[in-house]
Amino acid sequence: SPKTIRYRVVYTDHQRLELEKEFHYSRYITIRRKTELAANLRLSERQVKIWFQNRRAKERKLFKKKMNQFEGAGSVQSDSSSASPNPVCDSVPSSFYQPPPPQHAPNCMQPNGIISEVTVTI
DNA sequence: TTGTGTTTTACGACCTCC
DNA sequence: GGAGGTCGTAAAACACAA
Repeated sequence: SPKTIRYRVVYTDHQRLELEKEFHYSRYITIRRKTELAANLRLSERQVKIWFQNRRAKERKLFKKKMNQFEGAGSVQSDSSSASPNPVCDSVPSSFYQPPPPQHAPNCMQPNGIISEVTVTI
């Protein structure tokens, strides 16, 4: 009912922390982990999915910001030669931004890459 | 305070893959 | 077709200088 639905809720620090931990583990959550996390945090699976989408968008935004800073510094002809020759590469690990994974990754994948539940029917 | 810029949830439109 | 991806955006919540 629209009366009870607020435009958006503010997640608790605990919910944010757990979501961030999961994101740190893997930027793309599996269906299994999404289900577990949603139950643990008292969120809907949709909320968890949207949170990960927004979190990745934030990361991309930060990455673009860094790149713009780098290009801006690079375009200026060494008026500040004391700066690092490659400030972005110094501060941003190469794994900071990664392209999306193949879609519909197997749901049996754990964040650490271990396959936990594969029903092998031989 | 308050005006303003930024961040955080949430969604729609559109796309890709199976 | 459905699920989930990005992109753009709305609006609440927040931060913070003036």
